[in-house]
Amino acid sequence: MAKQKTAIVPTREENYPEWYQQVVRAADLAENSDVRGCMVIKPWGYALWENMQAVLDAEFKRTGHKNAYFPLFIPKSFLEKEAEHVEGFAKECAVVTHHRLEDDGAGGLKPAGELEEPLIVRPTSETIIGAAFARWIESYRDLPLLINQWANVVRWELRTRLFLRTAEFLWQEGHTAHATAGEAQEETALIHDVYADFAEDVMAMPVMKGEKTAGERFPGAVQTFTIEAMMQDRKALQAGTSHFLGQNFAKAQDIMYLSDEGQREHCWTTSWGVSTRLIGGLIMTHADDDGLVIPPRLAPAHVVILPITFKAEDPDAVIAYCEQVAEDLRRQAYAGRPIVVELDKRDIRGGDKTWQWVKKGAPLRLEIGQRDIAEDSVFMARRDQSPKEKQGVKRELFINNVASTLQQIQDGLLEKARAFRAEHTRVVNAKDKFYKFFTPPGNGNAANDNADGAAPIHGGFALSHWNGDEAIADRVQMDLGVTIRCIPLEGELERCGFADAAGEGKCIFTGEPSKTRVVWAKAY
RNA sequence: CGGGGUGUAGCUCAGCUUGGUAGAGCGCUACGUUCGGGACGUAGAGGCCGCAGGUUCAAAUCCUGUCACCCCGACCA
Repeated sequence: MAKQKTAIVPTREENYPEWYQQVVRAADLAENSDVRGCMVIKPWGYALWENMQAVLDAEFKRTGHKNAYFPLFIPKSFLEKEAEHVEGFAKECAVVTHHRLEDDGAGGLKPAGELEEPLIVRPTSETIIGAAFARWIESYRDLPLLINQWANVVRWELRTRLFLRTAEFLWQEGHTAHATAGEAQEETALIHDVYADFAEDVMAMPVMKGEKTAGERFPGAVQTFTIEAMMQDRKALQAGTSHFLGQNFAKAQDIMYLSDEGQREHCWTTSWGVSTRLIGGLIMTHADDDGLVIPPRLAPAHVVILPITFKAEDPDAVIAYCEQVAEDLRRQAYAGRPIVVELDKRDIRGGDKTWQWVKKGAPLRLEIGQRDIAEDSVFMARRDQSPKEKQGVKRELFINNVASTLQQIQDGLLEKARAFRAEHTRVVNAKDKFYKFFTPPGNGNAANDNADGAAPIHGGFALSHWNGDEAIADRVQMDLGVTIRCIPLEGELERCGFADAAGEGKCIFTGEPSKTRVVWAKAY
């Protein structure tokens, strides 16, 4: 039997990394720019980010945070203050050394006006925001200080992939200062929950909440909390992090307050962020071999109307009918947002037009021609169903039910992603089984390897006991390229549907006692 | 920073070994036939063959240098 034609070539199974790139291109989300490692985010992709921002920003404000903005440039000396932090970021910093260009006498320009102190393009803003905090905070009455900024940051990555890892990316970074360790830890947990809820309720991307091991922690943090999602190649994506920084940065930068007992005390700080990487996660969670699939809560357009005017007796009447449907839909709301309708009147072939919207992942498509007008109906296709499954629906019924239809799609996507994660998550109780789980059958027999050498899809999440020894984790990383994605929070395994993995046990590498299983996977 | 590779039309690439002055497919424009599952035909537009030297009557092709990018490692939201 001939292979079914797909809109994206190659398919996920044939070559996953290439499939990812093709989806980004076909959905018109972004493209590589003239600057190495940097991307141009196109309107359809940027709209996704704007919708993410809108929901998250509201959450941050609801939980008491205020937005502010800090400089793109950081004095080199600032970055040198926190030892681990320097170590963590020094290798990937862009450095500004000059402030002027001069004619080089050969038709070009050369840098001139060397700066006395080089400036670092922020890879993250702990240091420069900390310096502001040190000025702003005087008394315990100034605390807690809860600040967020929406910004771009630069990390000079050597291997980049659109959205997942780019040299410049957009993100939000929250920075807070508190009087006690407890309050700072509560803040860290609060944001961890905000991120997890956002991922699941809005992105329909199931995540596991946990703490990073010492080896995977943010440079300079005391504790790092993460949400980890499983992509369709079964690798893990760190989708958001919330850091408890203890007093490390406060001590390095003199962020101090006068307590109600008149004592000068160091603050306890936190930082947390999510980035445009979430868009990569969205793609790899939901997209299929026909392109992107956007969860309705983030869709730049909920409904796309495709008028069928060729050969219509009265094309204007078809357009008028479509416009009326669009207007009626816009009076409906879904998840606090008016329904966004795109009426695509472009003069291109119907098939092309349809497939463009399939590839872009619009949740609902309506084909409307004179047949539908005669029946006072619309011809509906859902992106979460096969492109074949179109159905006629009475116009009024569709309009009145549009919000519940969208919610159905939203719920279905989350359900499907959960089932996928469940299918590829294993409770593993022995070292040999653990190694087998993460070793592609291709080592010897090529059953699961791709002929062209593309990364094979194998493994998944392994839930296994571990004694806490970093040397063992290093060994596993050396052998298999597998790392501990997180130590699940208490109750998290149960919440994610892995109740049988909960509880104490014995380390599968040493036999020593272990309090909880940890999540092992290959990571992005 | 190690090891490979590639620079030719908007995109993907052929041509280079054996020098003779630019090609294909897709995309784009126009017209015609089509059109509720990704059309077809005809005619067009579009390139200092990465850059700089050299060899030659003649260079996309050979030589030297240089720059850029890609892939595999190490590092990473």
